[in-house]
Amino acid sequence: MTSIIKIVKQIFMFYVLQRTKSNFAVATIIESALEMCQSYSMNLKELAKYLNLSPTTVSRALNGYPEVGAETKRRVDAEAQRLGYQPNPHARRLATGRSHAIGHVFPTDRSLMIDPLFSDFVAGAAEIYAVHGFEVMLHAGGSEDEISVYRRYAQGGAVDGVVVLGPRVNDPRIAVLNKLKLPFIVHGRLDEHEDSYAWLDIDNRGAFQKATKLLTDLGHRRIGIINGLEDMTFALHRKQGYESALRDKGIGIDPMITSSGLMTEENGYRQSKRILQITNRPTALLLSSMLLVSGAMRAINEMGLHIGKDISVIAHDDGLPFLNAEGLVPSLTTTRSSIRAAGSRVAELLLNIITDADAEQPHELWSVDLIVRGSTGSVGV
Amino acid sequence: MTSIIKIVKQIFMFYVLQRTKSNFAVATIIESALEMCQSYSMNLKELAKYLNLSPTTVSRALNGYPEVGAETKRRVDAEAQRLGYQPNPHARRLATGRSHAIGHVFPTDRSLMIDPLFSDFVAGAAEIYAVHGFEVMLHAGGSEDEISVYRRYAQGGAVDGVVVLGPRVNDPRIAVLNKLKLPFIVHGRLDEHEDSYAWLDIDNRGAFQKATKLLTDLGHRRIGIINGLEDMTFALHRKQGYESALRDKGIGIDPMITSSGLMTEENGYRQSKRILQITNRPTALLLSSMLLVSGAMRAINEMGLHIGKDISVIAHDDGLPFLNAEGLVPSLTTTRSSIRAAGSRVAELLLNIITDADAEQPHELWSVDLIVRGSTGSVGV
DNA sequence: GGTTTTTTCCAAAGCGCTTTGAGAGGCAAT
DNA sequence: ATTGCCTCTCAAAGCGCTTTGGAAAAAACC
Repeated sequence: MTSIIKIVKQIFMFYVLQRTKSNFAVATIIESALEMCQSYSMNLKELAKYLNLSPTTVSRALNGYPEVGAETKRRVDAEAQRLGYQPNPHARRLATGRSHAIGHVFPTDRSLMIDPLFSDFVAGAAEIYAVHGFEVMLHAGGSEDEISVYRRYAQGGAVDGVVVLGPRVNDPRIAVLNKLKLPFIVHGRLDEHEDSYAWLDIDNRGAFQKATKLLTDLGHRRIGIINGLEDMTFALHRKQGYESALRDKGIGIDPMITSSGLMTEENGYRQSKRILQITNRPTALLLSSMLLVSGAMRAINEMGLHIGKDISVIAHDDGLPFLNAEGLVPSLTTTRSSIRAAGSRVAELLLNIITDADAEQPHELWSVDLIVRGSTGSVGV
Repeated sequence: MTSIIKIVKQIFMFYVLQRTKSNFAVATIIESALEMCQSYSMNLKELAKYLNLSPTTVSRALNGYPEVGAETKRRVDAEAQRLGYQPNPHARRLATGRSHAIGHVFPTDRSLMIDPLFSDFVAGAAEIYAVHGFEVMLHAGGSEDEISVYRRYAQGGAVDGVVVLGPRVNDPRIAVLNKLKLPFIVHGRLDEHEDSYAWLDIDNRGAFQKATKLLTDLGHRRIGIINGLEDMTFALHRKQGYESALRDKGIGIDPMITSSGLMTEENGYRQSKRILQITNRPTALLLSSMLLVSGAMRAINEMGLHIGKDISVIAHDDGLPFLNAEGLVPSLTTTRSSIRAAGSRVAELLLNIITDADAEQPHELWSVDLIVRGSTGSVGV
């Protein structure tokens, strides 16, 4: 059976390869054959035979090694192009031991909460991977936990590196990955051992400090905060920024007007409603996500308050394309940092780590812009 | 160099393998070595040598072929487990020609709009893949367009199948995939050649027909609609459902109160504002996405209207975890169908197609529940 | 007991690529 | 003429697995 296929393959290739020399009738047949069988893939050996070269030389020519003559290389490249030759990725992976793939693991352990930030982040990353000929391998929870997945990846060389998302306080993943010698980079950062791994983070502390300071400068003294889950380091850092700015002004911290939880529309609504209903209600609100904003605006509208007048609002904006802070009415004052751009940069850094094995571990801390728009006003105007 | 590594490997393996027989001191060393080198992966040959079996037999035992004795299989399984043996995925792929991976392509061509629905869908799918030992390969736009990616996938056997998302009217992808003989399934469906490919779709037409009928039954005669981009088949179908329900009641279609565009918060706001500002404004609004709802509610609130009284609202709810229709106030009447569940089912169907090469092309049309909640009321009450 | 069938295992040949180590040919220097 | 040094090319040996086509041992039949 397989031998029949082989023979057909041979015949077919013969015609295809002779295409330039054949007469019209044959050429027509060939064209339609080519059309029909565009899925056919020739391999290196066949290409080499056609070029009257050894597979070695062809392989080297295509991969740009210097040992092959300029003219030969040109010829090989041209024919490979014309015939649509694509090296078999699996064979290449096996031979080189490199997978040209990056692993991303979905954070499904958080009560089935699929974070819409994730898709934006990974989209940014994936575009970079695509440019460099890398694939992205996704994994979503299930029976295996994240760490076993890493272990499996490391063993089989299924991926050349992984991206760790949403680090938590004392996150166990970092230690494991270091042990596994699997290249990785963290989006976000832990407070401990900052130097022992690569990371890219935005300055969450600074961002919320700036935001809080803006509010205190505008005269606000009661400022509520609706934050992400507190064991996530990003949320912790934001809280620290918030608290330090308050301390700077000698303002005490009131747990009644703080909240941390899932960043959903509904939670935004509930928490802001709760916070705005207490007797001495805050005059300003800090929100950790645009998702929370939709809910908060709902609550605020419902209570008959006016954003920017009765209550000032600042939110962190990850640049999600379906939730535009500027388009809101009034337009929203935000601390803004594109999560998609972060994804791209993380990808670049990881690819660097992978190719320059002994390069330094990169650490990038992005400062976050505070963009003042219409949702913040001085108190009591 | 590599030979040194080899020797070390040999020695190491020797100790590890003898672990059960060794005395305490050695055992301790071994334990720590094991600990340190958890990333070490033995290969089939080594495992076979240790078991005094041939690689053939071990391979067969692990893959559950019948040619191997029950006792032998048990032994092999046990030792493989104990030693943490994992077959090298690339070698396996090369040998079998199957990649055990499914391709998903990100829809980035839509003006950089990363659809948050996508992550929910793929999360559902990925969980199924994980159970069956399949990986998901993601690809996001960039230099290559979607079709070239498919072509590349097909040639190298990089994936065993692909999932096509967001089909458009006259979508060219289907024809290409059929030609490439790359197994695939469409989430959604085209109107043409419905039988020539596998698909799973929700009954968008029926859903919006039901929703519109509910509104007309409640006495509404001017019903606006804010839909997705009209070249997407799902949006087209919804529009058809809407129009057919109106026709049934002899109600004309007014293009002034219909709209189609990106499903973003901002667009929801703008379009609903526009529609609600025309002189003879609708008493009900149909929305194609919960994302549009946030914007629409904003507009409605701003105009001082009350949902469920002045204006009835029905939206399609894909079950996004961060945007809960029931949690809104008033809770929202929706046509509901979990996109995540669809992802899971699509994955199952595709895996079926892949394993049973000559199974029938599955076609599943999911009916959509209309869940009546507080946002719909009879007109003029 | 001899013959056939079944069970259980193995040697060896791939899968399609990369890479090592070496050879052939050309040219300049000795 | 010999040597040395490039430049360009190749044969062959992997990478780690699966799978084909037996073969040996055990079991079943006549």
